Amino acid sequence: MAAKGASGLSLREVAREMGVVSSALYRYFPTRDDLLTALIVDAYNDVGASAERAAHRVPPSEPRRRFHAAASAIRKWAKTNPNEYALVYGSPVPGYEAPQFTIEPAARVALVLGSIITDAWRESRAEVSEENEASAMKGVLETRNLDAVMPGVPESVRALSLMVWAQIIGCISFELFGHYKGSVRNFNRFFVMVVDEAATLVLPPERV
Amino acid sequence: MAAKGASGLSLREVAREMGVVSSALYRYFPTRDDLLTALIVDAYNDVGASAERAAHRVPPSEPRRRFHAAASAIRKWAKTNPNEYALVYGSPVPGYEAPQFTIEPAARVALVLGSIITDAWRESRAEVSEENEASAMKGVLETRNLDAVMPGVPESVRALSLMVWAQIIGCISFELFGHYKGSVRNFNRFFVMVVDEAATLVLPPERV
DNA sequence: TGTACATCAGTGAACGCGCGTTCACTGATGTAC
DNA sequence: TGTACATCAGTGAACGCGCGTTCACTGATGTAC
Repeated sequence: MAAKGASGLSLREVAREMGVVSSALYRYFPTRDDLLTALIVDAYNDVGASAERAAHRVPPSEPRRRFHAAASAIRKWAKTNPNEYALVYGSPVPGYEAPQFTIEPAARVALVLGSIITDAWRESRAEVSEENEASAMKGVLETRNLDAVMPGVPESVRALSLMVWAQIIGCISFELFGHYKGSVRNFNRFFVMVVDEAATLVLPPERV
Repeated sequence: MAAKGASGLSLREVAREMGVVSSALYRYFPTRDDLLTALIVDAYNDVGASAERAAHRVPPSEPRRRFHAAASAIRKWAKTNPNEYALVYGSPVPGYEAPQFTIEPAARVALVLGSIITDAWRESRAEVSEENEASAMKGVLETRNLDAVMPGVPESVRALSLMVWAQIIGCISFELFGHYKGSVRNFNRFFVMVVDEAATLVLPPERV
């Protein structure tokens, strides 16, 4: 399969990197867009799997460490595969509309962080005074979908989780795309700080 | 000048949108990359100016409202000019290296938020116990550059500001690029929430 | 006021290139008897 | 064990297209006398 090491988004370039003539790819993908879709799905599954492995290496009893592990894995993957990262988290490819079934693999990474948060809230004895806040958040999120993915998590925490997700990817993009040039010197430490702030926002308050 | 309404990043497409033949552009730009640079600088100045106007419409005595105004202006600009937004905040154009002098216009938008934060801290009587925390943050940021841009602001707040900057752009990108499809329903209210969290993180604690 | 000439914005044809896609093909591998 | 044929992965030439770039050109506008 045309999985590993495909960087450019041109069919001919992909073929070139595979050491194969361009028309050979038509045996596997009827069209360029299908190739693109395959690459995107592949990339999503790749980050997703990385994050999952990292998370599973830390016991659920330490949600903050888990959160850090997963986030770092995502960043590491991004830096190792900048092209696939740009493919899925950069600007959409002009003229290409991702088919419906890419949504599931796309959600996989986010779900890793979501699960860590959900598990942590389930374990915590933090009182969830959901009802009175639900009204303030009513209609902001796609509650039905999120019920399946982050069950039992307060609506406000779900919102913060979505925010934090954009924050983490935003930081990685800024680092990779050069927007932090001139302001951040040590990206490793900066990222740790960012993730720690994120964790504080979305994890239940520590029980001392 | 080739300013308004240029969406695609191909020289011929820009020419087409200007109702002009492609070779005509060579009177103004020696090369495609120079055109691109001009478009990028233009886009940066455009968002920057929008944010500045919005910020100046709110008195400095209300930093949180100012912050919201500026952030909303950025989002509004992004939604009105999705192509220029993608050009500057999406994946970098392959094979194109932005020249040094694009950094200044690029900083302009960020500087609007930075100024709001800086002004707020200057006005606030919040104790800045900078020295003891400076050690923890030492070497993380490009302190020399940030001294010029956010003078007198604690190093930790500067770090949070940079994080929050990526968070805001991250959220806008997620909205525009479709990554929030299926999780966020009301983007306006979601964005307000995000910006409010951001403001809370970077503005000095309210004096009651 | 009128002619002569320079300036300058834009035209249009042409170039070589990489792209996505097609199509007839080659040659190795697997199966049938 | 050996021949005959089907399957299948990949080749290579060709297509039409949009791209960035060049070059000689046209025709309107501005300046000089």
